[in-house]
Amino acid sequence: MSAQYKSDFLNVMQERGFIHQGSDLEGLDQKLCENVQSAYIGFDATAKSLHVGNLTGIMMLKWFQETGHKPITLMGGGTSKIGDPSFKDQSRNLMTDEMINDNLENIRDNCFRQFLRYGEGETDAMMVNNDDWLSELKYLDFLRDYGRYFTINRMISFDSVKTRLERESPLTLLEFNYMVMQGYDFVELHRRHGTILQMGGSDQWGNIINGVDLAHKAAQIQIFALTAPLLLNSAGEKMGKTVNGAVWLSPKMLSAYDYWQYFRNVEDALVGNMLARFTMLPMNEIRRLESLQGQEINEAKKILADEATKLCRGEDAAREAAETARQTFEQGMSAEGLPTVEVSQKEMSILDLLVEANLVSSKGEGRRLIQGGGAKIDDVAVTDENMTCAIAGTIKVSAGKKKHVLVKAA
RNA sequence: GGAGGAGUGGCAGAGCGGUCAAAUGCAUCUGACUGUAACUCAGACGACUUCGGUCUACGUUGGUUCAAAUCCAGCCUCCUCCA
Repeated sequence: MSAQYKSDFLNVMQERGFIHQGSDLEGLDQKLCENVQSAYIGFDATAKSLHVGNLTGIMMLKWFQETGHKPITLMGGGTSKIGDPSFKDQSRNLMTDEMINDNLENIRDNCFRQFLRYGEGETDAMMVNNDDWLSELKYLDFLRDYGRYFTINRMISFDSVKTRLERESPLTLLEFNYMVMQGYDFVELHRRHGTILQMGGSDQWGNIINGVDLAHKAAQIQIFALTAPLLLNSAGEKMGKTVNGAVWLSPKMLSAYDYWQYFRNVEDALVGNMLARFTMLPMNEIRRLESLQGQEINEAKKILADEATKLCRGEDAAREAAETARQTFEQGMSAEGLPTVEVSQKEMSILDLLVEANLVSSKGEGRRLIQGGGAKIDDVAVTDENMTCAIAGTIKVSAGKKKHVLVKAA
């Protein structure tokens, strides 16, 4: 592919499928060639960890740093107190400062550090919290200085708001302010750090462009927006769940094995896309892997899982996860690297066991699982839902073909 | 302020006195087929259960009835029309 842009960064973004929409890409291209720039992406602080849904943004920042610029991770400590109304039907629960700060630390140490180099250098990453400026805003001053640039007419035309209104679900003034705050973040980051670019998923376009407009109107400065297409599965849904739930980046929240499995299990059609997005492999290699046919594409999936796990969890963890998967699926053994769960009793009913191992959420579900033939102990199907299991040493318990855990008595 | 209408399971959407734990679709889970894929097909899909049942659920609080998601009244929220 011939270089469409002058800057390395935009060429990488283009080549790897990160570009969905941008405001004045030529202007941005120019700026990126002139000198070191900073760009930011906003992240939510409502959980202890980010998840694969945030990975696209993190990779954009990583490439931004790789191509010689300064990435900024903006934590929405302040906006978390409000809650993003986008496309949600329900208002979120508000969070306390304490919870938010705890989350911020966990996210920085367990999610960002693996991908970005932080420090004081010119192209070192920086983490900021919008609570630092948002919490100090004076309501009247803010309304007067910035509120005048937002018209309700336009704000209710955004899809994020429209959805809520159309669904007749209440949208509070508090939440309605989210987009205003987010726009203001951009202006503030430009003021403090000279940041010229905000990136995000395509669902954030409206919010981002708000900041661009606000900066233009309120401070007569030109800044830029760049969004990446959302990664959707064949059913047109957002990606990001394992067989067991959300795919957390933090090792504290999800084992490397499960993380690896998530990538191993993607559907064929997405392999190429995901390789480009979530690994650092060169594009000619990716194109080769992507063109594999039939069963061979499983090799591409393994490489995807290896590379993605390496980035997030390190080489050792990736190797172990791959080995555990190989033993479990290719040899049908009970591999030692599977996630281990401790249960309270040495002897318990199969139903209690399944529930305690978190393989099912209720005994009724456990019963159904057994009736459907999906429950296995050491690879032997359980047929009697009233059976009692003696847990001597470690046993492998499976729910369905893909969920396996090792269980031992505490 | 006045007149109508609506609020049902994760979502969408039936039901409008008993046979309703509530049709159907989507989502989800399991099984079969495969390649730890997609598609397709089959089954399941509130909780607990000694598998006989028991309990909790149809905005909310009361009421009528042997019996209410279904009828009545108050309250809450939303929609439409009029002022």
